[in-house]
Order: sequence, then C-alpha cells, then structure tokens
Amino acid sequence: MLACMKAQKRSFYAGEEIYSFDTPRKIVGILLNGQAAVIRYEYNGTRSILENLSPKSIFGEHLSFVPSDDSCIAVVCQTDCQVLFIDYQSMTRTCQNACACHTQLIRNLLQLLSDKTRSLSERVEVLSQRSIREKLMCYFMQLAAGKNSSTFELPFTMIDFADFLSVNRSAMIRELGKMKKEGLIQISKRTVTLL
Amino acid sequence: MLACMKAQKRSFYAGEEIYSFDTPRKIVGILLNGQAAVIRYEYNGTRSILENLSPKSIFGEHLSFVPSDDSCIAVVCQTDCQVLFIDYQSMTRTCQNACACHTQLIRNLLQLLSDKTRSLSERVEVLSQRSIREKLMCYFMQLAAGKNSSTFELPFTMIDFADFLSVNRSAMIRELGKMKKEGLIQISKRTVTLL
DNA sequence: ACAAAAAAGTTGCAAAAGCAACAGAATATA
DNA sequence: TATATTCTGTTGCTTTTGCAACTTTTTTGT
Repeated sequence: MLACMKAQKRSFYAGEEIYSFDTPRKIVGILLNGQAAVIRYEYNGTRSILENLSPKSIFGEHLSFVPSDDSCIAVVCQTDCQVLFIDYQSMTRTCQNACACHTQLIRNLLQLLSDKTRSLSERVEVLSQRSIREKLMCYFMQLAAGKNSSTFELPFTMIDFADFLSVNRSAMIRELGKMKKEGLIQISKRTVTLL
Repeated sequence: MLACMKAQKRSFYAGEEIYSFDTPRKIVGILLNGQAAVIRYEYNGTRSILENLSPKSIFGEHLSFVPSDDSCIAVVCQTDCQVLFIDYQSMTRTCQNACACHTQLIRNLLQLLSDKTRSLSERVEVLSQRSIREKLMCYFMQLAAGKNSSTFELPFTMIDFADFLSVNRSAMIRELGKMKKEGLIQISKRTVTLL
C-alpha cells in the first residue's frame, strides 16, 4: 500500500532541516517519531516557532504557511526523527487498485488533520492574548488541561519558549518572575505548577 | 444521504449566535453561505476575533478552541447565514448502507479540513508577528496574495480589524497613519494598496 | 431629511514590552 | 577535569502599545 501512495520513510538527525516551505512540493509529511518544529526565520534576525510537531503530526505545503519575501519557514527537528513522506495527489484520489486500505487511510488522515486543526486553534488562542502574562497563562492552562494536572513540564528551553509565544525572552522571564512572586505559579527548571 | 448523516440545515440572522463552545456537542457545522466569525469574549471586556468564517468553512468542538475559565467563545454571524450541521460520529464511521457517496463525503471533508488548516496557519503567521506594523503588513500580504493584486478590500470594520489582529484599535489606526505617511501603503475607506 | 447611533480618527499620558549588555549557572566538549 | 559554549536570569533605558477621553465622520432608521 505504501508503494501505491509513493510513500517513503526517511530519518533525520537532531537539528537537521526536514522540509522547507520555499519550494512547493506536492507531498505531505507525517512525523513518525521524535520532536520537530515549524520555524520562521525573519531576515531581521527574529525567529518564531510557528508550530510544535509531535509524533503523528502532519505538515506540508498544502496545509501550511506561506513565507513572505523577508522570511523563510522550515520544519526543523529538535531530536532525531523519522518522517513518512506521502504523495499528496495519490493520497486523495482513489487509487487504481481501489484498495480497501486506501479508504481507511483517508479516514486516518481525516483524524490527523482534525488533530492538527485543534492544535493550530490552541496556538491561535495563545497568540491572540494581548499581554505576555496572558499568553503564559493561556498556554499553561492548555498544558495543564492536556495532562489533567496543575503540574506539568515545559517542552522548551526559555529561548524557544519565548520564540513560541512570540515575545522577548528577557521580558518573558521578567514576567515569570513577577508571577512567581505574586504566588500565581511555582516554577523550578522546566516544571511549572499553577496555584 | 443527508438523512443518513443526521444533517440539518439552519438559517441565522446577522448578529445571531450560531454555536457556543461551552457545551460540548458531537457535531460539526459547515457554513453554506454568509459570513461568520469565531469570537472570544474575555470577562475583562476584551474581544478577539479568533477566526473568520466564509462559505465552506467548517467548525466545531472537535476542531477548535477550548474556552478558559474567564472567557467564552462563540461562532457569531456577521451577515445572514445558512449552516449545515452534521453528526460527527456518523460522518466518520462507515454507514450501514455503505453508500458510495459517503466515501465521497469523507473526501470532501478532507478538503474542507485541509483548507481550514491552511487558514489557521495563516492566522498563526499573522499573530506571531511582533509589532502592530508587522502584523498589518503580514495580513496585507496574505490578502494581496489571495487576490493576486496589490489592491484589496479589508473585510472588516476598523474595530473588528483590531480585534482580529489582537491589538489596540487606536494604536492600530495610529500605525496605519504612519505607514500611509511613510508611503508604504495607500488606504481609503476599506481599500488598501501596497506600494 | 434629520436625529441618533456607530464607527473612524486624534492625542497625551501611563504601562508594558523590547533591547542590549551583562554575570552567573548549567551543559557539552576536548 | 578544564574549557568552551549555551542557557538563564538581571537591569537600565528606549520604544511601542494600551488606555481613556474626545471630536469628526459615516451609517442607519424613521
């Protein structure tokens, strides 16, 4: 079946670029294992983490970002990764063999896409908060809801976390300090507790 | 077929609330015609437009936002609208009749979802810009790319536009004024030209 | 056509966030 | 284990953004 979809599996080392959005290709990628991120590099030096990818995350030209003239966007892996690349055309069309599994694949794909939609919506929710504190709290609440616990781990270094929230790193750390002092949160290393 | 999916068509008047995210329901809605928006009302008075919905846009609990303790999120129509509501379960599962059109429906759904993913990604791109000016320019470039023209219409009042970019209205208008003065854009009423 | 309401645009001032240049801590590397 | 590198956390200063109060313009409804 994978042959029928022109699928191919590839491995990448931490730090490698998996996919760049500058050259339109008719494929989608599915992260099989590892952690990756969609990152935008602005030519003025600003870096933003547009999306965090975990296993089963799906990405590709069709589903995603269009870099502007003064930026480039790429999927970069944070850890060693395996990725399945699938031809977009042969995926959505009925295959010649009319194989049953093809139908199932489309169902699975629907699930992956709807998960992606959900995670992008969460992303919009965080980024549409007005202040750094509100962004932090909104994201913390998402993590807490995901773990069903008021204690959770940040999946970022502070540098990446700031780029993820699209705010200045030192301003973010300053705000975290205030929130700690005001008794809103507890934080040591990457472990956060909402109080 | 629509019966088999427990689908029902409903009409709404401009300003009416189509869907609220506080009571989880197992349905998705597809906007058939009109304009609507996903809006978050924070209890401190802040209003944000999380998403703009046009005909064929799809929305629902499964695909979307989770309101926090101090906010509520709803789909509100801007103009008169018709919406098709579909039962999520019966949509994704194979139906008893194994009707051919059911398979086609899933394909169509895949298309709608992938469009939604794309528009949410664009949204993330805008909101992850650091300054008001960058947000404006990023959004303008999206509109220009969509119309294939450097002149385009804003689909908002200035009030809604600011809520869409998640910035203060007067600060936004101030910035638009500066950009006009610096010769970056031309703007009269809702017509914008990139220079 | 007129009044009322909504939206657009201005401005001064206050608050928040960005920036840059550090010092100290933690990690990685030889 | 020493050394380099990256990350974390601080701070003073600057710039941007938010806020509130207001005037002007546009739209709507009768």
